[in-house]
Amino acid sequence: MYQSKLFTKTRKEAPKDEVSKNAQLLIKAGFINKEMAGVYSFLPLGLRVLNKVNNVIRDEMNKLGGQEVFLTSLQEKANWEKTDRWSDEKVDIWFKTKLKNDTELGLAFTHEEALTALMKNHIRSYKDLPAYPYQIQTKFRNETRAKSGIMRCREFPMKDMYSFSKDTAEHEAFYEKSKAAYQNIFNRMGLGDKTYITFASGGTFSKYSHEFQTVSSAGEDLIYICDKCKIAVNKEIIQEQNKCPACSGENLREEKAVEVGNIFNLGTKFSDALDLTYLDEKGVPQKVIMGSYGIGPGRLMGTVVETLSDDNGLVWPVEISPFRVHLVQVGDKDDVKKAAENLYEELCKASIEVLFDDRDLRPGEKFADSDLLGLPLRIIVSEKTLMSSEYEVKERKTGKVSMVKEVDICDFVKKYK
RNA sequence: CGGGGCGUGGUGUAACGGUAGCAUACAUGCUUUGGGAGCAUGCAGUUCGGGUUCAAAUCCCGGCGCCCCGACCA
Repeated sequence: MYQSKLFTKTRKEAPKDEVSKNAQLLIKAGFINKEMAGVYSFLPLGLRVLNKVNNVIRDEMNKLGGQEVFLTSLQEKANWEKTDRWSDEKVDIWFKTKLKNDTELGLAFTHEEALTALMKNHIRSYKDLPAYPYQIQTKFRNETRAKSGIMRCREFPMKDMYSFSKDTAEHEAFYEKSKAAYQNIFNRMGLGDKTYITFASGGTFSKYSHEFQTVSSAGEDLIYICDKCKIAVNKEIIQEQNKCPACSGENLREEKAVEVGNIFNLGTKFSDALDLTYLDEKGVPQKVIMGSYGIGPGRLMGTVVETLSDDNGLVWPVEISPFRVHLVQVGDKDDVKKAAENLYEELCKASIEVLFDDRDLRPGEKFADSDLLGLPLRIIVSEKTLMSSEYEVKERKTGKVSMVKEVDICDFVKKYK
């Protein structure tokens, strides 16, 4: 894409009403726009990141056997009354609205009720199980206090998967598999070594739930890490569990962390309330065992910014970068322009995603913008590089510069990880 | 929801109760071109509603909005 055609603009100064690093950088770089407290729009570059995050998640969910759906945000009262989650006394984060005839509706803050009701139309027999529907969809939560930029919003994207299993054994096997899929996701985002599976309070059907917590000063949670086992315990249960659940070691290290994922055993809570059953091999009705598996793609994007960016701006891992390459033309002589344009076409033909800074600006401004946008590789085409028949390639995260022969450039870029 | 802070051009900031200024961005022209260039000209502002006062960005009351701390948070 030609940067001269990109309608978003970078700014030199961070907005005064944002303190969090993620919002400051994403707004300065023109990735997002703040609409109101806790509500952000995604602009072209930001949306490219969000879509890539979503695609990584999709990939891992599909490998797990997940099937993508897209449920509605508008919710009918009846299903929520069956689980006693409609009244504002029970759930204080509802956004509610009404039809013209005064029928009450809610804007979904989660989808257990809707999906469980929906699955009643499709699950009859043990042959229909297990099933793993998931979606990436906007959730609405009327938080008393939105905060930390895109980390805690009132309207935000969420991936929620729900598992429907025949029995506890089948459920638990899937639950364990999901942990590995989650870890893959965080690895691919560049957060693997900072993300810990964390024991948290479990609710009705199990002692624990599991969170995925990424160590970050921007985090709202306190976790206690066992370095030996690479797992952690959330502060909310540290009283009952003050040693490592795996090795029983007591040397736990306290850190602030961001909850980037959460998996839950739901047992039969929803299948009971909404009467979701199947007939087993003997024709006997059985309750479906459920689990839920959440990830906030927006929060995850914010966590990547908090964790990987530096003083000069954003730093994107290849998998979720809006483009793989930032091609920067330095100087506006005709031969430079032509060479940059040719390289742009060559990279595009090789199916490499390129942002081409073809703007007629001074080099300093282009480099500053390039650092701010944070694409993994910057290729400079200038009179200097023309003379040497090599391109200057700078790696954003390390600042390391390599000179790459013109004939090798596509290869070099494609191999970069 | 409790506590605290704050609302001035698009953005960031200044102004004792007395002429709303600076920077940046944007537009035009000339110069400049490997780390946010220079000159000139131009465009553009006091969150809203009341009140006090000869006079309000400034003081008072209220609304709306934003930020932070805490509480809350499948």
